Amino acid sequence: MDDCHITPSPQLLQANRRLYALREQVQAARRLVAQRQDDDPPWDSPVPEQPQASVADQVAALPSHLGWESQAVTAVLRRRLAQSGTDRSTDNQAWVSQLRETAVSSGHHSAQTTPPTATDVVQPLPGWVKLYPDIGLGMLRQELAAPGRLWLMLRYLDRQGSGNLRIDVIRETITTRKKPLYLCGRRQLRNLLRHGEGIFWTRDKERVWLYSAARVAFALGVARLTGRPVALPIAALLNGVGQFRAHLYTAFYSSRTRNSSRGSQAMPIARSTMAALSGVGASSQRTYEAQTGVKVQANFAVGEQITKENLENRAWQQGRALFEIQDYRGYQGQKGKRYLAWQLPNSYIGQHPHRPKGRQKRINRKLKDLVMKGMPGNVEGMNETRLRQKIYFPNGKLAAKAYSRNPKQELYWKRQRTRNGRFVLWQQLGGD
DNA sequence: ATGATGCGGAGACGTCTTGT
DNA sequence: ACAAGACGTCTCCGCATCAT
Repeated sequence: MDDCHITPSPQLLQANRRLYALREQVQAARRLVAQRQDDDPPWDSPVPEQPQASVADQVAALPSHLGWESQAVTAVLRRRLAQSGTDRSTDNQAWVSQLRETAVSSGHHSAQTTPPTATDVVQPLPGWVKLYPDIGLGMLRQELAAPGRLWLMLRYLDRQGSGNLRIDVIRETITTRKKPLYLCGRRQLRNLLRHGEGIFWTRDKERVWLYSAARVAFALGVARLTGRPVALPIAALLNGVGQFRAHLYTAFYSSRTRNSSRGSQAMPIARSTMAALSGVGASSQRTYEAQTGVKVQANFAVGEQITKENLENRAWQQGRALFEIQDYRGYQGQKGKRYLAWQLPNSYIGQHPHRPKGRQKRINRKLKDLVMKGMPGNVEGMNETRLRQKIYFPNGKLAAKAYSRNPKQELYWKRQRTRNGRFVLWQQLGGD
């Protein structure tokens, strides 16, 4: 413990400064690359060969401090400029981008030699693909998880965003058992390509043209992308459809999990609501949560002081499992009073890291257009999930604000954690 | 292209959980 | 003891995969 008194040598300080400078440079490079990956390219229709030099030109025009000198960015852009085939492709970006243009050889996937496991969820770049959780739930609802998995894999392979991929390259990459991105057999690939056509992509004999997030969302009956997008580990695509479904499902939890210095928290949501949103039944929900390490938090509501009337009232109104608690410590006011209490839905803390919202606003605008153009009958149904009212609030102030707007509505705000830390108590407001 | 096989999803049903 | 929601286990059925 005495180590903390040692003063670092000037050389060490110098080295440390250089390290920070380097780290800054790498982070800037990653931001640039990530920004490009986060963007959702407008692959709305079969796009013939996009003129790609313009992208390279744009980046070439960027100031050097954005990481132009960095190996990661340079590797990608050199490919783009097609000046040489001999780049060091140790980094994942480079070999993925190379994939599109050339047949895949086995020598350049060092970043992926050992496929990550489900516990690597927290790992950031490079082994992940961006997922809008509403699209994930849409895949589950429509029972299109299998072709959806292929769509995400193709988006991952197409990090440059041209939106079209050669089928022979795809086949080579994801149906070869020995390759790190093995996804399924050849026959299954044929089935999946057929199954997902018109929803996730369109194709001819040679190529697949990916649809945009907006178009896929529309095809899946998603009216609007909500919450934060998440980083889905590539391992989630590679360990079978079951694991993939688990990730699709729990990514929605991750999307609404709030991370702060005081830890992660999420508002309660009933399993029945999740079943309605995802089409996944309660028992499967639990399996998925266990598979992906979702933390489940029980919640209890504390209502008004017990009187004969309100006991009957509440039992009549809510038909919920009421029980009494005695407020020994005076949490609710005077010590020793008895209050009504009942169980609320659980909260679920997901593990997927958040990603920037990126083009989400634009995607939603496009989606709205598509919905308007689509069948009018669908519009109401599609908006239904969006209009669900907020009834859980992180603190009393926000709850009181909502309460003042609508005193009839039943609201809850977070009160405290029980002493054993396993449960959270919520204060009930309104709803009389 | 097709049949056999095994895994996983989903529903049914019974049990457990919560506080005092 | 309260009672709904959560949870655990079992079974059936459909889908994905593999061998031919």
